[in-house]
Amino acid sequence: MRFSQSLIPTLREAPANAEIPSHVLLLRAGLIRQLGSGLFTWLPLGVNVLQKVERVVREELTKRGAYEILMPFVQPAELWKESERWQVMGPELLRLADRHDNEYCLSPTHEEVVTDLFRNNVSSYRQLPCNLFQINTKFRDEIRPRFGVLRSREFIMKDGYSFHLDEETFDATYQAMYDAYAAILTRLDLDFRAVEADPGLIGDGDSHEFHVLANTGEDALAFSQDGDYAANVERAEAITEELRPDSKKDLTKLATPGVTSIESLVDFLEIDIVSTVKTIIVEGKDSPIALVLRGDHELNELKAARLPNVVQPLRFATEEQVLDAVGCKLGSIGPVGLEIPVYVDRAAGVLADFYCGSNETGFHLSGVNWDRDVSCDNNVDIRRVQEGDPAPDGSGPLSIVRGIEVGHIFQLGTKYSRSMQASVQDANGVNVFPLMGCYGIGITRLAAAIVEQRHDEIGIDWPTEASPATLHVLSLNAERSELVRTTSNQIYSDCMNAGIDVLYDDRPERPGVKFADADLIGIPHRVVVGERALNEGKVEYRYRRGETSLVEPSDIVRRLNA
RNA sequence: CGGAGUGUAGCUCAGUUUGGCAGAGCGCUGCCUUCGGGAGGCAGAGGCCGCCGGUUCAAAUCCGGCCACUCCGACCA
Repeated sequence: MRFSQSLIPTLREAPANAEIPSHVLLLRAGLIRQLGSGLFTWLPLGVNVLQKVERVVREELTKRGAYEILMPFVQPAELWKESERWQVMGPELLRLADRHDNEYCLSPTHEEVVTDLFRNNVSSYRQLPCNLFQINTKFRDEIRPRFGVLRSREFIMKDGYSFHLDEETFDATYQAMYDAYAAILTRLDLDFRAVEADPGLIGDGDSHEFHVLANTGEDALAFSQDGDYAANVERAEAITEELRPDSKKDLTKLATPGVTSIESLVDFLEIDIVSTVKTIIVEGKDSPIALVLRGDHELNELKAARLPNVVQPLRFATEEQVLDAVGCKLGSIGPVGLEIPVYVDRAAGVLADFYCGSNETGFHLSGVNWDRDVSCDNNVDIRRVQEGDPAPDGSGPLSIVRGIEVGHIFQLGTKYSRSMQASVQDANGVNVFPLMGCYGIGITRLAAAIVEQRHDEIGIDWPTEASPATLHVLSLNAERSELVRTTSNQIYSDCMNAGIDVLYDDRPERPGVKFADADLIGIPHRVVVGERALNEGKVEYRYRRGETSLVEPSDIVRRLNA
């Protein structure tokens, strides 16, 4: 690729509307341009990266028995109505009509279409298991696109779907896909974690997410430093090892004028926050429902939403609903005397002599004890785990890091095969609904996640397998030197003939400009062709930011292939 | 959708408070000098000041409406 003839519009300054490193650097290094909110054009260098990432993904999947297909991006509404997702999904599903007024959607994912394909073409258990994938554009009308290509509306994803007659073959494929994802991220030289995940609304079985670790990640991951436990904090179980001590104090009502938060209660009474509980009222199917947490803990909304009779998705009660159900304002709620269902988090349930709201505005209670003063029958896990909490499998304290979710694998069970009547005949001639698995990995998101994890103050640091090129050749002042010109042209054509990807900076720019752009773009191998070294018959070779060495021009290809 | 902010040259941004010739730096074109880490000089090109309407002798600037983009929140295979 000749720099001068390609379209590589590098920028000296960061565009004003880019905030995070991957967005800034992909723009500055000339890999992408933004068209609109959540919509991006990929320029030549960017397309190279996508193709490299796709190649790694394809190789790891096909060697594990998955076959590539390509399904339509625009899909008829009928299929989505069959699975009922037309009704269930909100405005993130972009719907449109054609000239005949028929309804369609832009596909965010392809379960319906692949299941339809399967039922129309597979009818015997002899054809199972079947594992298909595609790499295709997706569209999700995100409420708020952000973080550049990390959360865009239109994006490229590899999505795969497998069909199975029994658990055994399903488990084997699930494990193979798990291994494929780990292999992909390993080849891309990324620091990543596979974690237990919440399957969301898609399925109900096992689910794992693959996260690239980065400070800008949207997800928090909990993992034990010593053991194998790793989970999304949304999913991580919070266990409590302490036992409840005996009560020592009497229940006492305290006047606490103006105290409406745990922080102000702690300050006002000069007490330990760990001796307090907070009570949160959420909407329930029959009546509001109270959730009790230790003062320093945070509610895990996914856990709370799974409690019986809690509405899904979780909604906090309004001030009016609280006044109606409890009889006080938001800052004075407590579990004692409530006539609505009360769920107590495990950690709150082991407290004795604690402080809480009195359900009377302006007053709190001290010396409160479970069983004696208020029932603690519904002891549940509803809090977010914190740094230092014990891992639920006993493997030591948890650390919490941030990650970018690049892959997600699910067990779909028979949800789609059943709702779309995609049955096959088993060996006994009985029609059965196959088990399905679903495996996604974001191509464009992965490209951004790489930059997010691998950059420094001067630019990107591409892993070899995702780099827009293997080698960056800079010819310095070629217009003044016949020798520089012919040598760099020779290196370029030698590499092309040897199948090595080269970005050849043949522009008539000053050396400083070329060096700065090379640092920014971040291709791992660099060869500088200039008069200085050519006087000794050599060119300068450097691996990323390592030491420079002088090598024979004719030796470049051999070195890169070594 | 709620809250905050920004829209002026390809990019970064002044100018808007107090209405009066459309600006700077970088980038781009040409010439000269320089020539291994974003050079210097000279001469240029480049604008629907987001859009529509209003006020005014006069609007980038004031008023009304709309749109786009960014950030915070709710949402998220």
